[in-house]
Parts: sequence; C-alpha cells; structure tokens
Amino acid sequence: MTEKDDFALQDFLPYLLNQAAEESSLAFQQIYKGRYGMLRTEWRVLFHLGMYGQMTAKEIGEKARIHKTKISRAVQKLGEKRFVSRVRDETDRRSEHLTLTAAGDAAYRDLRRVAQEYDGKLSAHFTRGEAALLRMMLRRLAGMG
Amino acid sequence: MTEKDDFALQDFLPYLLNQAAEESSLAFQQIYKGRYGMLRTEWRVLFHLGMYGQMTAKEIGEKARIHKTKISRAVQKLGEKRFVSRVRDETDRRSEHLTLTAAGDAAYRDLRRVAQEYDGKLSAHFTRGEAALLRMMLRRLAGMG
DNA sequence: AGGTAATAGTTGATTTTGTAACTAACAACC
DNA sequence: GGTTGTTAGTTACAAAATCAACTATTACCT
Repeated sequence: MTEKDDFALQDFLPYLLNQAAEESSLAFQQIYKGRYGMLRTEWRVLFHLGMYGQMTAKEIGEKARIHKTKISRAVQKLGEKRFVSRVRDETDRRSEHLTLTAAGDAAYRDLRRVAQEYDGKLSAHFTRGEAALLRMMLRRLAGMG
Repeated sequence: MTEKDDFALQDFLPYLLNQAAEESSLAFQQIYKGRYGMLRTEWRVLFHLGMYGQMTAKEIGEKARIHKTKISRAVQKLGEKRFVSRVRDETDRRSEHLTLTAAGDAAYRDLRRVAQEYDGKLSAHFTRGEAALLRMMLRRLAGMG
C-alpha cells in the first residue's frame, strides 16, 4: 500500500527514547511504588530535596521541568506521608520552603542506594566510555547539556 | 576499584532517558495532535500498520509493547476517523485484521515525512557514528536489541 | 497611594490511563 | 459432547494527568 521508504520506526529517536525510558524505569518504579507508595513525580521531588536541600515548589518545577500542578499534588502527598515539611517564606508569603523530614531523608537515602545499584546494572550494558557518551548525548537531547 | 558514593540525579539513566524522551517527543506530538487530533498510542498504531501492513491488535501490542486496552481504544478512535478498516478473521472470529484506509495511509505518509525530517534534526546534534551508537544503545536498553 | 499586572501555589472539570472484570470464540482433554 | 482453560478484544470503574480558572500575595507604574 505504501511506497518504498527508508524510514524505520524502531530507529526514530523519539520512539526509541520512549521505549528505552519506559523499559528502564519499570523496575525502579516498582521499588518506590511498592516500598513507599510513591508516584513518579513524588520520587523526583523527594530526590530534588534530598540532593539540593531546601527548595520551593517553583524551583523544583523549573529544575525538573514538571508542571506546577503536578508538583503541588506531589508535595501534598509527601506532606501527608510526613516526608517533607512545609514552611512559609515570611518575606514572600506566596511561597513555601520545602525540606525533607528525618523520615523523608531516610526514604531518600534508601531509594538513592537502590537507584545507584540499578544505574550500575544498566550501565553495565556498555563500556565506561560508551556510558559516558550516552549520558552526554541524552543530556543534549534533554536540553540539559 | 572502590564504588563511588556520590549520586547525581541528572546522571541517573531512567531519569535522563525520560527527560530526553519527553523533550524530544514534544514537537512531534504537537504535529500529530494538532494536525490529526491523535494521541501517542494512535500514531504508533498508525505507523505500525503503515510500516508492516495488515496486523491484528494483538500483534501491534506485542511489537510496540502497548497494553491491549490502549490498543483497543486507539483502534476505536482510528476507526472513527476512518483511518483504519477492521475485518474479522473468519477462521478465528475473536481477532480482527486491521489495515489503513486511503485516508489513513495519507496521514501515515504525511506524518512519516515529518518524523523523518524531525529525526534528521535531532540526529544533527551528533556525528553519524555517535547517532548510530546512540540508537544501538537505546535499542539495547529498550530490550529491542 | 491606588490600580493593574504578575507570581506561587491550589482547586475543579475534563481527558487519558491503568486495572480488573467481562464477553465471545476457540482449544484441549477426558 | 461437555467441562475446563485460554485467548482476542471490550468495557467499567478507579487513578492520574492535563488545562483552565481561582486565591492570595507581591511587584510595578503613574
């Protein structure tokens, strides 16, 4: 029905990236979901606070490129779990300073260890040079490079 | 050698892959959504039928790793748009043979051209060798290699 | 100061996805 | 031939994402 074409779906970068992203996220997702009942945005917020310390919702949204409504709901959930504490900024009462509680930090360190191990397994598919190049290329595609 | 203790979120492959996938899919998504009102699963189904000819929902689901309910809904929508024709298999009346209509094939060829151009732009971030290596690595991570 | 615009974050309505249960058809086995 | 199990695909309901509108507060401007 179609003419001869040199296009292959399995070489189309957006498709390939999505397949790789989905596949490589599965096992980790099962950990943070099963162990802490978290969603994707929640672990991302948790990790941002764990890595960078106190942040506002806006700062996290900008850094992680997540829409403010998703952040808002994730922070809500993390607050209910007592993983983050929320303190209003008294010089600008519109914004809130978010920090991990002791329990949140424990969860963060636990998941960070899992993530490190998991990343190691994924990277083991490649040589060190390949893995470094892959990360460089992905950062460039993500607009993070 | 000793294991490093430091962890960087922006080097974590599942995170990086998701960011790259999301960013690199955005512009293409706006095309198929804006031009044909399609969702992600719909263009994927369309492309599978365009590339491989007649297929059943099950075959598409296996090849694209999409859950059968998503396929079912996408086929429903594509049928309503008259992009896909559905013919029941008379030797096994549980399954249906899906093919593109003329309109569906036209949409496929249009979007394929867009995808090709778009992929070219993305690949232009890299040398030919790098781009080939990237695809190889992504296929491996996606379990398609 | 007073009015308008901009910003941080939340809430509500709609759309889309995920999960489980379901129907219809086929297969296998005794 | 009738039970039991499996398979292709659909449907129903719950969970989550999206988008717009909203509140409260701060900044800007004359």
